[in-house]
Amino acid sequence: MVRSYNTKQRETIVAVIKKQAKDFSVKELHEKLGREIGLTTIYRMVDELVDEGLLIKSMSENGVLYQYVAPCDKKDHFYLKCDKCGTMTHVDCEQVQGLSEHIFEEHGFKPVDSHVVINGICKKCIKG
Amino acid sequence: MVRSYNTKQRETIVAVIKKQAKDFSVKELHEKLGREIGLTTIYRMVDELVDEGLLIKSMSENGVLYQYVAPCDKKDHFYLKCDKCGTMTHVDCEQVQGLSEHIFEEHGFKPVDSHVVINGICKKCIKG
DNA sequence: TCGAATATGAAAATGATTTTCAAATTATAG
DNA sequence: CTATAATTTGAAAATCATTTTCATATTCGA
Repeated sequence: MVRSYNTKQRETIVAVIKKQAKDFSVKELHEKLGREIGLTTIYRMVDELVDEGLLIKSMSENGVLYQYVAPCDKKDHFYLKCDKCGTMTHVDCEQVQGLSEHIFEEHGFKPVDSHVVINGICKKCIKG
Repeated sequence: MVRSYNTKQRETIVAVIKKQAKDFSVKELHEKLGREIGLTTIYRMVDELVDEGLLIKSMSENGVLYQYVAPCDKKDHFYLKCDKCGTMTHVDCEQVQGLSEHIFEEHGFKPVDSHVVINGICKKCIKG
């Protein structure tokens, strides 16, 4: 379950996703890599990277998408994910920050992984 | 796209989902109905019911699931959905209620449909 | 009651993901 | 440095949920 050594494939993939601002599908990643790396490997790799916390996986009408998230030491992570353009922005604001704790304290419900993704339509996409 | 008349199949399905407390997959619904109604029809029906707001569709590691939600006149709908047992509870609380508006006012982000589902683990499942 | 429009459902098609397994790669012991 | 064992890769096949197709059945309105 845990990788014992690094490979060229893994390094290539990690390098690429770190430069990727928006979310992407396995197919898109495969194509961006020029189909040099086997599809099966890519499927395995994104799973691995989700486990490691480098990628967030989201499943919606748009299919299964992955989004790179830079490591961060905040306790709670709230993301606003645009269903239209796929960008995900990290929210850092008091009102939102306290929510996870509030939900746990008052409602006895533990939001998963302290990762909460709220879907909707972002500023840019609302305008045009 | 919009149904012109009711059918026995639709009535049966609607009656069943209204009694269903937890979320369910298409396959489960099909089986619960004794496989009397064609799978294709069930797929079409749940889509219809999602459009009408009677069902909420969620896509996660647990697959694609549907959850009946009773009509409600509140403006914002926040749900806490347990990834383990599948129950979804409607949250009615000040701190949470204001969130959708806050996100829109302050962050310019419009949560989808005013339906926000927060995934996690519920009270019961935390205990055991 | 008849006919047009609509809904249903079986079967086939699709497409994403997983599984299988042999070949290639890598770390490490000797 | 080389051999060996463990691990990773990837092509091909298998799987499985969902969609499409199309012929049949149902329903509404005239």
